[in-house]
Amino acid sequence: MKDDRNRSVRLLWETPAEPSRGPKAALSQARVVEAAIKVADAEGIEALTMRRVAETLGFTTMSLYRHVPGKSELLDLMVDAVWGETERTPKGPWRDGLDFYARQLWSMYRAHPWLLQLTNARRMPGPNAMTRTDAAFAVVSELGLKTEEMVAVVTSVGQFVAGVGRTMADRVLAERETGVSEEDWWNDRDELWEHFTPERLPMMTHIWNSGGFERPLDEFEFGLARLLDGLAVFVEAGERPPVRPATCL
Amino acid sequence: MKDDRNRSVRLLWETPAEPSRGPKAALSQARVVEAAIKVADAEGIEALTMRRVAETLGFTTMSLYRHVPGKSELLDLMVDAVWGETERTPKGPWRDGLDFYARQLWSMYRAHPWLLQLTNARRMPGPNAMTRTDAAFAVVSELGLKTEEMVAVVTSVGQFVAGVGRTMADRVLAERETGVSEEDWWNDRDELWEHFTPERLPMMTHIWNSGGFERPLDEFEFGLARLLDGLAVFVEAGERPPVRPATCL
DNA sequence: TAAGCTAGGTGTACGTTGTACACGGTTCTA
DNA sequence: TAGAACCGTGTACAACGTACACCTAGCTTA
Repeated sequence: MKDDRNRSVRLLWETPAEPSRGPKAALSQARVVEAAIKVADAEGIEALTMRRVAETLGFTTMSLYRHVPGKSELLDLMVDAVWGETERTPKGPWRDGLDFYARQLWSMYRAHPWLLQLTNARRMPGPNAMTRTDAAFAVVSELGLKTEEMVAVVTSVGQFVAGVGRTMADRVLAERETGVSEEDWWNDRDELWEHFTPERLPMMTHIWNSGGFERPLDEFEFGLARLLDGLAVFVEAGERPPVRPATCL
Repeated sequence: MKDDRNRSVRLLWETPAEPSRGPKAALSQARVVEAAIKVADAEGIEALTMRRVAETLGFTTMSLYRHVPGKSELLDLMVDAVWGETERTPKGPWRDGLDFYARQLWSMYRAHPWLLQLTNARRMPGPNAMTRTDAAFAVVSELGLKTEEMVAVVTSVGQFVAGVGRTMADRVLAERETGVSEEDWWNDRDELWEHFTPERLPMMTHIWNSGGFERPLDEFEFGLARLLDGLAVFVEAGERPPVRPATCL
């Protein structure tokens, strides 16, 4: 059973038959997942321990394992549950659609920053994630792109949001974890600025002195506008420039 | 000493005076950092334990703490050591410069994928990272941008490379860790494809059937070209569109 | 109605992590 | 020559995921 490679597929894509024997379950998979999401939302992924989840539910640690095969699978379930909260991208012009998709992802990451602390490699995709992705593909389906180009376009948006989101998430989570604000943290390390001299770091001191770091542009809004502009150049071009195929891993 | 907030500043930016008393050190900070980087390169960040580093050096675990205050500071030192291996972006046209900068980051991440498994929040920046960033700022310094726009442009490139890199890194590291190739892993989970039906996931099945997933475009090359196109629209515009300031965290 | 299988929840235990702390030996300074 | 400063070692602790053995509740079958 342990080495059943398809166990996680069934876990996410199928609803198991209820057992006919045995005592009524006081706990359920849904409640475990829900509690785990709450813990992760409130305290970040490193606070998400089986002991902590069990504690918030008022059960013992090991009772969780009756409803969830292990922590890894619990994470899979948490991720897909969170995807389920997002809206599917509606049909419409490609640029509006990708903008909508990006903002959906963004709000998902803002609500659940711990998503970005997780690896995506080797994580079983669930039905909610897949239907959302499918809807995003649909908005670029009538541009006459090759299918691999459609994949590249949608992926680039997803990757962009994840990239910006990660920076945001790291900041928020560090703040909550340590109880120290970003600003206070840097102020505590005041000796750093003594090393920022015009000879060593001419541009950084110039930007610093003219306040470029203090009034940053919104990374999400700036980057999304630039990316969509760049995609527009590609999408609306008569003949599209070739892209080298993937070089290697 | 423990609550000296500037300790990590000095650790990265200053070279400590050698001690005059006591036995000759058989170990050194540089050797610890070097060994740690080797371990992380070869086995990923989760294999990077103090015990493992000490073992490869032939010392006890606790001996490391004579040369490095703790694991967190060791990571700071590792990161900046790796930045030291990259070339500074040379002066030149902005697009060539950003392309160069992106490729430098990309090769750094390819050589040391574990960089992308680390949080960047609350990590003390070292002199190597700062001089590289400074050089990147320099290539956009003569475009007549406001300084906060310069920051946004360079940051967007950095964020893009990190985003794409993370996907790459997760894949590579998972492969090395488990000894199972990406392809084998998905083949082992063959029941997943049974749930990809045209009714549920019309676009994904269509893309799948026409081979769009099997011949993916290079995410790095595709995304970089699009991003630079988008930045060109911004940079070369007579009047630049306003960007909402950062909304909040 | 009785026997027995199955599933839910508990408690204990193990190996792994970072690192605090106490200790003993080495080499310079006073 | 005494002592301070420093290097490397060994032990110990709390927190982690989870294997395993156990008891009990409740349906299914005889």
